[in-house]
Amino acid sequence: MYEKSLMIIDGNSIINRAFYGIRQLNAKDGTPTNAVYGFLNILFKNIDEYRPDYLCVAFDIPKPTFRHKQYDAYKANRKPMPDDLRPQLPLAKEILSAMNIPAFELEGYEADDIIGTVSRECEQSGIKCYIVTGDKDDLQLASEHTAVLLTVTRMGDTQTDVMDAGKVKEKYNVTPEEFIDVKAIMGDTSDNIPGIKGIGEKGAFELIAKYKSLDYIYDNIDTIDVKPAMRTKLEQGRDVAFLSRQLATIDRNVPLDFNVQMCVVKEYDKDKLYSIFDRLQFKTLIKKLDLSADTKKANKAENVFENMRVVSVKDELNTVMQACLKSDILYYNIGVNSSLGKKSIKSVCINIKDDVYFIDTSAFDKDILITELKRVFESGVEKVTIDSKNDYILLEEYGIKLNNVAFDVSVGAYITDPFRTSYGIRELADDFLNVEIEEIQTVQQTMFDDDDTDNTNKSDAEKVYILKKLQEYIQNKIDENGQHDLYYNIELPLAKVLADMQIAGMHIDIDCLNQFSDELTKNMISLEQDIYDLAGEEFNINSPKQLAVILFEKLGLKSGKKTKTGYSTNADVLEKLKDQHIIIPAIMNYRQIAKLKSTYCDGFVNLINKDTHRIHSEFNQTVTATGRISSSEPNMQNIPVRTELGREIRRFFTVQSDDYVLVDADYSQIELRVLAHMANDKTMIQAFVNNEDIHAVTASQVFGVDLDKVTSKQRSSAKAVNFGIVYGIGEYSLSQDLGISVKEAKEYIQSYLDKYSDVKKYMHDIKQFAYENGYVNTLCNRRRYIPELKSSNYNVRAFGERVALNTPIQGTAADIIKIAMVRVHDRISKELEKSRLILQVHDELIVEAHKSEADKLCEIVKYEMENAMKLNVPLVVDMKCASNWYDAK
DNA sequence: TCTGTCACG
DNA sequence: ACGTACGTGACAGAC
Repeated sequence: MYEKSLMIIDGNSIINRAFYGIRQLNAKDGTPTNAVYGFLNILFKNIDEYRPDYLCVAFDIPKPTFRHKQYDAYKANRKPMPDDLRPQLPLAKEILSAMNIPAFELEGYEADDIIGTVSRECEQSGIKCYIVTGDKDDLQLASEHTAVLLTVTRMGDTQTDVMDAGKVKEKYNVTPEEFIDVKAIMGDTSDNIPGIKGIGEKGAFELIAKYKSLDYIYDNIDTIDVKPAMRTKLEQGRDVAFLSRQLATIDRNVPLDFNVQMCVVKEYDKDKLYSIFDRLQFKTLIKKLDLSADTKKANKAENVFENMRVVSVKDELNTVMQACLKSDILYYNIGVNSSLGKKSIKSVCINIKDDVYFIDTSAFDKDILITELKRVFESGVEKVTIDSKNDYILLEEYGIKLNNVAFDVSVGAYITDPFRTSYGIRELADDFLNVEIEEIQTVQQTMFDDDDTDNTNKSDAEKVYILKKLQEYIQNKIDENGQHDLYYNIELPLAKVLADMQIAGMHIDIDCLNQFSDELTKNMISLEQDIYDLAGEEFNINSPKQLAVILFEKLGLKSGKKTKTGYSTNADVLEKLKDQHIIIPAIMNYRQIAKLKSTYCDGFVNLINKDTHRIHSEFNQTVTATGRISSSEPNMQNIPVRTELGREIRRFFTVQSDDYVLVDADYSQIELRVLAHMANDKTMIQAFVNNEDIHAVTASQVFGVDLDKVTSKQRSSAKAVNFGIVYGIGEYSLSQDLGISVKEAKEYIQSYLDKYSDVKKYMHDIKQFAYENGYVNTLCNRRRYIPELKSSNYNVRAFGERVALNTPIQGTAADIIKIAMVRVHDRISKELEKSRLILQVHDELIVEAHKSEADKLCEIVKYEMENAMKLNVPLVVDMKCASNWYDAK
């Protein structure tokens, strides 16, 4: 027979968990929302999983309860609620009301007592009861009919342990009722329940597991088999124990106006819920619950669509293009068809002075279309778009050069806030302008299915209309932030540079790569066999889980670090174990080879253009929080170099013919130079001006020895300290890195900061700036907001501080190389014909140069990189030329 | 889809 | 008391 079920949530407990478990989140008006957000996620997860028939939430009332009357000090040492949490409780209640979920609270009682009473009612009515809480106190309520869904946070991850009476007994070796007596003995510091002095968790569980109850223990206090010291503690603690038991017992008969019918699960009030979620910017929840966007309809650009002209005949196209050429500025959006990875232009939508034209490319002869589009795109008319890099590449395939992009909305949004998840037009419109652009279903197109054309046109019209609004909004922000130069002199021209790099790609020697892959395979097979023999069985070496079983269970090696899900088997752990068993070096070896083969051989081969033997990595301009560029499909910025075997891969990155060379130019110590400049540290500047080995100088400073007496060990320690400073150093991590004690690490850092005293001051000042302003800037006014600094969680805040230290340094280095890229690209296009910038790896530029131009090119690259920005220290660039990347580096 | 691992600056 | 350096992207396994 179907058993009905009721779920009751411990509101305060879950909200608390969420508050401490989830990073800072704020609504637009600054209201903190992380606890509410986490609460709702846990709520929905449990509803989805258990589908209860009845549902309610219990809350504490912030007033004294009957327990305070019994014991003055009850919860006396409870810290006050953090300011960021307080406003979230009424918010949660407001949301529950919109969801038609009853919230119970009762003066003089705690949420636990309400839960106890409700669960008793359930048991008496034959209803299964689920208690959702993060508080182990409720385990005393577990029974055959009542399960406690205990929300626990493990390594920042929330999980649910389902605890019924059997599970409680299994895990703690006491029954739920006995749990109360355990707590009576051990007490509870968070509630300030005293417990018996001198007996802790372990002792309390042992006593109750053995004697079952407080009553039995004291009834037989003279005869039970415990050590004399224990008996004394028990005797002295008798009154306290019974008081504690009273405090720890949940009252299951509170005068609550309750019946299960009040809790029948009802429909949500979707309109109300939508307006709350919209206010709090809970976008994923809006989507999850499929809430309608009625309120945003008012903001929609309906009339734009009504006035849109669909262009489908030749004469009209010509007229529109004429109008474009006469306009000062136009906003456009290119619709893209994508089949088999090949992109083509599906439509072009243009907005001139709020007149919107939709050009359906399928209506035109290709040559005519290209000629017309070429006239406009190649003209000097200013153009506004979103993601210009894409447009450059797409148009190039049609032989069209895109000229005079006056504004790129994605890139603009990125420099005002580089930490957004999306820079797509829909998300920007939603967040910046509160405008919803209708979602287009991309349905399978069939011959009979053309009814999505209307929608597409409509959304295109909206996009070009919104483009203008977005540009105005973002332009304002850029001006406010003082980012005009950053935007117009660096980022906007950089989009074109990146497009050209993508188009150029890099030549790969595909045959040699495949040959190398085969060698690795052979190597792997033999290692695989060795490992199986040593392990005594076959298993999947690539599975950390299976590997952990072999190493730590079967072979009995001592396990070190743990991860969320089990024992760690990463390189650090293996390094420590490598002398313990000869299987370890074999595994380390296997890991390295497997990585090389899967990521850098086989992974690359699929991405190589079979005709040109070139690989066209994507360079992303709006991804990183610090202003760096990222690379993907494939990532060309993490090609192996640190190990000899891995480095071999670089031999296959070549030039297209003997007429070319690769020129590799990299900045020497750019981040430390930036630090020296920004901190204006005399000692460090001096070292760079004298062109000294900075790590050796640091070693001589930190260890107080003459520069020429520095040992290589001291130098490498100093190098680690230098890196640490750039990352926002912690003594623990430095000690791990160097394999020294935390105390020693601390001394190194102390000594460093004493010697480089301006760096110390800089670190202090930048943190203060960040706390006061909520963001940090690079030298070029690139900005990163650091909401973590407002967190009440120490770890989150500490992270924020490290970000405040690191971002200006990493970001300024990014600014510098970006400036160099724009200038190098510009000069190459003006002064040379056959050489192309093809790669950037954060502090390194790679150019494919025609041999006839190589000398001139090297001069250009060196000059523009070293003079990209004027600092208090020289910028130094090392250059090398060769026919492949291995030799050029 | 998430997790662990590992490649780079 | 608590957890441990900044920034990325790709792959294989597990769910």
